[in-house]
Amino acid sequence: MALRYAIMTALLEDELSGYDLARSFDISLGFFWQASHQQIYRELRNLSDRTWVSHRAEQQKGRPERHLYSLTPKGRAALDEWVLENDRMRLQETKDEFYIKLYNLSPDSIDYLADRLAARRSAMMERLYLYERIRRRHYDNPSKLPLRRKGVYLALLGGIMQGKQYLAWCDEALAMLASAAEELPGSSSDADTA
Amino acid sequence: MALRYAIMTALLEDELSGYDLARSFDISLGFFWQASHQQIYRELRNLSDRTWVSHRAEQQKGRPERHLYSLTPKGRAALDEWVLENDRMRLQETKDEFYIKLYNLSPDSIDYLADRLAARRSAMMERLYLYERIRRRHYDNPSKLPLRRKGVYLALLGGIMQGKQYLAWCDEALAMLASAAEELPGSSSDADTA
DNA sequence: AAATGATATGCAAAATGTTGCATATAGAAA
DNA sequence: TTTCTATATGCAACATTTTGCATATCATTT
Repeated sequence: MALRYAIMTALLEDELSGYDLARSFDISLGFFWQASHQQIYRELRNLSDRTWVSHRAEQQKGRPERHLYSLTPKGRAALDEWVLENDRMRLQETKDEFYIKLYNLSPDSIDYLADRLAARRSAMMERLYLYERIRRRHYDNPSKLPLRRKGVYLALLGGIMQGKQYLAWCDEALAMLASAAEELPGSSSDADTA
Repeated sequence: MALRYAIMTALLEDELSGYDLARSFDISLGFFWQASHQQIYRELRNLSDRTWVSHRAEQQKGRPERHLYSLTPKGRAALDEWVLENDRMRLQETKDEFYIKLYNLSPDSIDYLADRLAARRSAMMERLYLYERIRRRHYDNPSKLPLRRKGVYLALLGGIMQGKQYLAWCDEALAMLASAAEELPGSSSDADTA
């Protein structure tokens, strides 16, 4: 269900195409909800059928038409209702295979896992840069924002805080993995004892 | 795919029933991977078909039989292989509807959202107590743990750090929502001006 | 005595999400 | 000139997850 409302939320202020929506899921919305373009196009058709969104075609030279979607009053009402609906409260459902792999830490896997963890660390770092940039540019003085933008800011803040915490965890984990690898019998990286 | 390996990981040290597995997903494993009992039973059948787990029935008076599952050498090998497999690196996929609802912050929704946020805060607090208890009891001196337990510890630490960060975010968000609600025209909670 | 909650397992349908493919053009880079 | 990237949309098959139901017993609570 939530994808449907995420799309409508993205349409609150702008008229967007499926492609635009996919982009916007890549950036701002995508921190809390991910969706592929296939899912988005399918859901847009669904929303059109319900008349919760309307669309108009925009001709373009050469390229396929752009279908621009916007929220109808009916869709807007459905969104407003959903916001106030019973909250299922799934507490921070972090579904990440990596933790399962960590449960399987062994001499065979330690180097691989440390490597993958380092990759995650730098990917998160990059994402954080993006979010901090957005924060500085658009949310510099949060207390002065209009109400709805305050909500968006809080979501962004959630992403930023979570990202920073993740970096801190990566650092602790990498340090622990490094020292554990050193203590391993037959560790081939004892170059300093030569 | 990951559920399959999560189950096998849970079976690494103990022989467990479907019910036990569902319990263990509720607690330790469930911080990073959630699964309902229906999913677990289905996956256990699947794993049996592949002969990656074996099972034996345990009679009980009155109650239905308990089917106890354990990892076969073949399953163990498949798990080991999976751990070293190409990592898809889905960076912390936080799928939480609540953030979408926050994007829809309005005078109509602010009280409801503040209430739901407070509920999340206390649920997370409770979960944190549980994890801190486990940490103190079983992972008091992480550097002395055997290698595999270090991995489990790191996952637990990830959960704890994430939980603490979430609490901090909740506090910031609640404060902001409270001050925004006060500034609302027609705020009926101006009891102090009577 | 009846209701609830924990133990213990499972089917079926619906909703959601992923993966692979397919089409088409413009502009930039190699 | 070919290849790559971005724009722009979509189908079909498959995998996964969720929701609702169903069964059965024991122990505790109302």
